[in-house]
Amino acid sequence: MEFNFNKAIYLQITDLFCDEILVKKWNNGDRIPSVRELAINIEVNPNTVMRTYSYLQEKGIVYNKRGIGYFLTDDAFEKTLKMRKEEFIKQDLPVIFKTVKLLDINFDDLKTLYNEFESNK
Amino acid sequence: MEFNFNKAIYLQITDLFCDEILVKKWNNGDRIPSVRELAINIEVNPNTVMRTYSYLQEKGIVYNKRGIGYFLTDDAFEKTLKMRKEEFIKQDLPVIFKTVKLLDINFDDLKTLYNEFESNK
Amino acid sequence: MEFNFNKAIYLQITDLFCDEILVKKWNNGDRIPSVRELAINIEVNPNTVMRTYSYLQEKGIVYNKRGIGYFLTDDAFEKTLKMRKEEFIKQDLPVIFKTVKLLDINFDDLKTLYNEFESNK
Amino acid sequence: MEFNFNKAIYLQITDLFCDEILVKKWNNGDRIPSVRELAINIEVNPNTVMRTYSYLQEKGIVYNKRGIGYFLTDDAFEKTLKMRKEEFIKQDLPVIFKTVKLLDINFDDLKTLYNEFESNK
DNA sequence: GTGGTCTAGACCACC
DNA sequence: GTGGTCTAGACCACA
Repeated sequence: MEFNFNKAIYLQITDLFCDEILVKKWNNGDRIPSVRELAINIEVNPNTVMRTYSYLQEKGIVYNKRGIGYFLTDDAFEKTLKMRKEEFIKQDLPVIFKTVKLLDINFDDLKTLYNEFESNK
Repeated sequence: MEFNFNKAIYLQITDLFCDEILVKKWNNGDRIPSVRELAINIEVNPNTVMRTYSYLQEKGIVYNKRGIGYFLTDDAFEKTLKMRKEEFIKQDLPVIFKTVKLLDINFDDLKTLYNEFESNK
Repeated sequence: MEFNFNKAIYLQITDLFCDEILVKKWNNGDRIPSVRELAINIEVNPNTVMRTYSYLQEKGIVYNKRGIGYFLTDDAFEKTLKMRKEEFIKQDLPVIFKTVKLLDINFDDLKTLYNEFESNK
Repeated sequence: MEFNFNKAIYLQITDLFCDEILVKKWNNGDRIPSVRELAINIEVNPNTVMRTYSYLQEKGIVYNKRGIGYFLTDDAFEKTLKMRKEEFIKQDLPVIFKTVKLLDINFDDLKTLYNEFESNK
């Protein structure tokens, strides 16, 4: 049996960073922290941050200017939203729906619970 | 920053075992594997399985007969369902709803996705 | 025939600790000895003390702050008193009453003996 | 700290045997089991039973006829009752009363509980 | 430093 | 065989 379900750290950092984009902590075109700066802040190896930024660069969410730093692209927010939405729908939702069925929860109940959640916020 | 989100092993075993109850692998009143047996099967220390069984005993899902073994109670299924439902609603749903809002997903879209999920199964 | 009536050590520690609460050695809200500290003092394994504290936590008599220590809850005294009273009435009293009958002791005699006990103290 | 509260085995046997006298399993003058017989029955060393019988002999509750066996004396019941009563009053009652006070139980409550106990029997 | 968990291995009582 | 308890010692996260 396997008991280590940790995601790779660079992917965990990616998730956190994307969250920050979605809540507008960073906006399209913004300069974002340098690899070294972020690495110190969150106490990980700079190489790990590098992998995060490279990954986001592949996705067209960040780009870099040699010798200057990393920046969000002009459609970083939209791309992040799309990427995360796809991940959520393809990876998370099936698990959630499976659980909902296993627990014999009616979909209408979910609607009720969602409304409660909304009103508490 | 913290990157280790592993649940305690005995709680992971608890979760897996509850799943098995919910999918009727074990039924109310069944004798379940002995502490040692399960420990060998899933390659953990007997003490760890013991903690799982003790935890489930507190919850009224299993009981034991000294020198004989552990058994599911007569309402193990119902109690498991109730326990898991509460956990899901209190712990998982808020995170899910938060994500749904963050990703700007309309609740009605979820309904559509749920129906797709249902028909594929 | 069985001649070993020893209670589990962690339950004996529980009893002694509850006594200390009842005689106000520890008061509601007090920080109590750390797991290791108590383990060294009474010369048992830290795991054994851990079981005692976990047991008391289930009963709502203690709680803990991670990395800080264990504390009595705000109604620790009341809960301890209630718990011990129930145990005494359900477990000890029947044995006592049975003995009293076996020894043909009149209940009114007990009252006299109780008064003697009171005045000697 | 000391965690072994076991009474000496021969005294435990003494207690059990006295109980049997008080419930009239053995009556004054009866021949009681031989040392060897009782030792086999309750699975202890014959020497241990021997200590029990010697102890009871000192108390005038049993006597032996050389080559024949052990017998209850003619006032074994009365002596047993007296002995146990004294033990109960001097050893057990103070502990009981102390607990009763510690648990803040009113003596009148005891009377009520005793009546309940009586009616259930 | 604190608590929390886990392993390895032991001994016990019960069946 | 079963569960129940205990020890010794380890590693982790948190503060």
